[in-house]
Amino acid sequence: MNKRNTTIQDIAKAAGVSTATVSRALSNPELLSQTKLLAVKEAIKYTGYRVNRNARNLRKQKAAAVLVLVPNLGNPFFSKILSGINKGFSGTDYSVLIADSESFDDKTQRIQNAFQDGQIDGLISLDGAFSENEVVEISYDLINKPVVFACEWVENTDFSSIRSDNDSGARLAVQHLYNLGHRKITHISGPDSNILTKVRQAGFLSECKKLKLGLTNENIIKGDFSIQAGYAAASQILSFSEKPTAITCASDEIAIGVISQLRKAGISVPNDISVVGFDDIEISNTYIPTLTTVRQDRFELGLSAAQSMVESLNNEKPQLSIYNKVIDVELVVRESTAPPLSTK
Amino acid sequence: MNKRNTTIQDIAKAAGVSTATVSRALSNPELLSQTKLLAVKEAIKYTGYRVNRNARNLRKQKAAAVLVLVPNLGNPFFSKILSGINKGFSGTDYSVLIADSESFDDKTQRIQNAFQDGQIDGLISLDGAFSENEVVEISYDLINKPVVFACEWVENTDFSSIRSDNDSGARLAVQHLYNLGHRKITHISGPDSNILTKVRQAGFLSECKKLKLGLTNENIIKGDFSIQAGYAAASQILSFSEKPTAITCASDEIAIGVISQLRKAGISVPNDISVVGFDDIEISNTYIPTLTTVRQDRFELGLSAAQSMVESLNNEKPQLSIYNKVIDVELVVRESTAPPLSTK
DNA sequence: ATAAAAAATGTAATCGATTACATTTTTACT
DNA sequence: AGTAAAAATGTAATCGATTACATTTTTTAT
Repeated sequence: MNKRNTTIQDIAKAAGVSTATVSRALSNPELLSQTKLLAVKEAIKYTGYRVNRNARNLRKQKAAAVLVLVPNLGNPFFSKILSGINKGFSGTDYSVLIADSESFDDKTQRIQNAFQDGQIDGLISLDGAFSENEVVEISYDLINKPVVFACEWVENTDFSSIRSDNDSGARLAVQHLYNLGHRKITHISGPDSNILTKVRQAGFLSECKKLKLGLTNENIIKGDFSIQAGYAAASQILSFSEKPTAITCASDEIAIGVISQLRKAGISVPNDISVVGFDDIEISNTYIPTLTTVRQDRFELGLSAAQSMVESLNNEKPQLSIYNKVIDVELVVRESTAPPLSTK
Repeated sequence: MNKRNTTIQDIAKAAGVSTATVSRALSNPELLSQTKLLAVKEAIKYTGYRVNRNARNLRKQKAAAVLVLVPNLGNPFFSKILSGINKGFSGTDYSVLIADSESFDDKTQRIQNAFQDGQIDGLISLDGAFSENEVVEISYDLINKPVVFACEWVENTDFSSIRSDNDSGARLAVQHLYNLGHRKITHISGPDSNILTKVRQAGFLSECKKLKLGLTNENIIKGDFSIQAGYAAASQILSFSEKPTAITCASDEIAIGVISQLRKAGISVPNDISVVGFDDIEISNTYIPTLTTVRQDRFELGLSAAQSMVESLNNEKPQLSIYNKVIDVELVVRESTAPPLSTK
């Protein structure tokens, strides 16, 4: 079992050509005559030869791998995006390396190291939580290295990014509730620092203003994207003297938490209060009640990011161009929204 | 930006030693005198040198990476396992490569290629769906290469595996229902070919027998692990002349599908029928009703698999030893189970 | 038929680290 | 002090592919 690997030398000998010719057969077959090409191909088929990635990468000074940085791998939200990314790289020569932001004290360092070690050629980040300092740091080192942000992104930077149309999403939710007759709407938001939070919140506020819904500081409740945040927000809402008739949430998880908690307090969704989520995760279509939500196409998000990365990688020239793509979202109306009580 | 990389040569020159000494400082520092070691360390710190992975791997004939094969990346069930695996490799020199079984026509080929290309040193498979032929194929090629199955596994083979105690899980569910007073219980099963299906089903049947519950061919309904399978199974159950008073499911997703569908038919869970899931996925604790289920610790499953892999990898000797670990499961009692109507 | 241009092929250096083997330095012991 | 053993260090081959440059072969044009 420990016999030497088949190398390009062996193929050269077997096919009666030089190693250069074998190498060319591998990467630039159009440079060869039919005869030699065939001879090499036969030898390769016969021996079952495969190129040694490490040797090739060493010589070519590349890694043939990209790093995908996930804010929290344990969160199922990201798996569909990962699936899309994987799809985008299948059929290419690139490997997909996955790292979990949570498992590093210093993710910037981690990224830089991976590049410097020659472990990766590019970075796809699903994590937009980089401080200004960190961005400066990676920007400096990663100049001319392809970087794509997917789903989340970093404000005021010029990295490529693929994102959903979060602003529209937030507005669609408000419009839907407005059309049902709701006038008092609360938004449950994500963590302050998160870019998605900001954009969705801004969209919410802006749409409310446009529709001339009076805004108070009870219109927005801060949380994070978790089910627990939904619990907490619901408890808070229960304490309001004048309760909203509808709630839009920055995530489906929040929405589920809210509904579950409201129900415990004897408040029915959608009869007493309507709830709209965001994301359209798997469960939304089966939750009781099924969830009205803003669907973002996570698979497509990942796929696009991967494709744009592959394109950058295949580009010879240093790509100073920034690729931005905004993917449409869609309001999916289900059971968790209904006209407010007063209009019934 | 295109200046030459810092190499071991540069460090050697800067520290006034040979390249061999630098290399030793990196991998066998105990071989060096304090003086030289310090000199090298200084030079490394000063230059910010990092070893080139490709060069090292080429020379050492290894990849410093493992492949994780996931049956379906889009399925959130696996993300927690992935998270555990990642954790297990953090702090090591190994990279984690992820592949989605679904995206290959021939996953066996894919695995073999990855090994032959020198892309990976080991395989962690969350996918147990390998035919006998396939197993023979990979066994032959992967002899002396560490392989660990996590969560799923392949019957009658001697690969290492980390798995949950699925048999106990299935029994716990039945016992719980029995203790509540249920005597007519139906099991909704996964795909026939799946090993988890088989084991959980066997556990179910065996426990029913033990408790002297009469078994008919209506006791088991085949499906897959999906919510949709739950829908279908529920519809089938609705058509039974004599309905069960309780249902155990091979997954939480099935359970959720069942509950949702039963509810549509006006049957309440747990008032009319009790339902037990399997897995304890995120949503189970928030679903309405919250789900009684068998918890398997997916993070731990991944973590253990990674740790056992790291150990194998660090072992100089060819590891003929097979490592098997069974992780305890736990019954989590929530709202979806209650005594049957007749006893109330 | 012949020179020039184009195409095909070969030779050998190279990518950057590791390590077998050789050599030098230090330590231990009589 | 002298010598053997142990420790530290150095030299140079090696891992396996790519590619600049050199050389040979074929094609094209006159």
